[in-house]
Amino acid sequence: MICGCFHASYGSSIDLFATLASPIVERFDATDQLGYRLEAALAELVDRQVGMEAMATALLKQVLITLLRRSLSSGDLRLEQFSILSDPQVTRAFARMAANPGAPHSVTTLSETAGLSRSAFMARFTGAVGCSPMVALRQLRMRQASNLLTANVLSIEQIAHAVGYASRSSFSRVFRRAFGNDPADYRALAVLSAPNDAGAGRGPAR
DNA sequence: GCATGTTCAGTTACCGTGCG
DNA sequence: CGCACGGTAACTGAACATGC
Repeated sequence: MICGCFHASYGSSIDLFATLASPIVERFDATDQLGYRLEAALAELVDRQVGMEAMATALLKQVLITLLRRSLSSGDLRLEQFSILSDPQVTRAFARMAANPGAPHSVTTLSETAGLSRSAFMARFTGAVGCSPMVALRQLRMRQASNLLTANVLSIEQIAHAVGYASRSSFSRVFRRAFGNDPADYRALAVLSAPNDAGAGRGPAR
């Protein structure tokens, strides 16, 4: 039996496992692709040769995708976040938002990306994601802002612009509503809680 | 002086809904 | 599915306050 913990994010945005309430249990035998890939990843981590991190990351991504495929093909969408993947048009629009939350997205531009009318897109998106497109976009922006504040490189004004707000005051107000703290306070707390963790945990999926 | 927070009036456009 | 419409939440920009 192998036990492990994945942290899988899309860009600097959605944490795919954030809402996971119980462990995922998968069965596989010696001929199973999932088992083979997992064992190869573990072997890389144990050997610690040159390129270990890149190889292990690539193999673990394959494990994750295999799990996603199983979840989708079985219709057992245990992770609500994954249900969005069953709707390619919504996924396309969501991917565009997640790839660049700071872009000036609107329901109209996103519905065009999805190839749907605005009303149809609204209904499909809300059904798949559980919230309206603009609410989802705001969540993505706040998550990216959180990451940028924790990185402690840009000013709050710069971060506000980076995540899609033309005004710092609007950004601060939305951020406070989302996290319960002002951006400056949030950054101070983040820096205090992780003084030696700069640069850790980057990458599109881990 | 600089960075950041607060407030507020005006503006924008999103969202929900009803209808064809 | 597309369109129209009203209510309203969100955004903007400016002015001012606060802390270092």
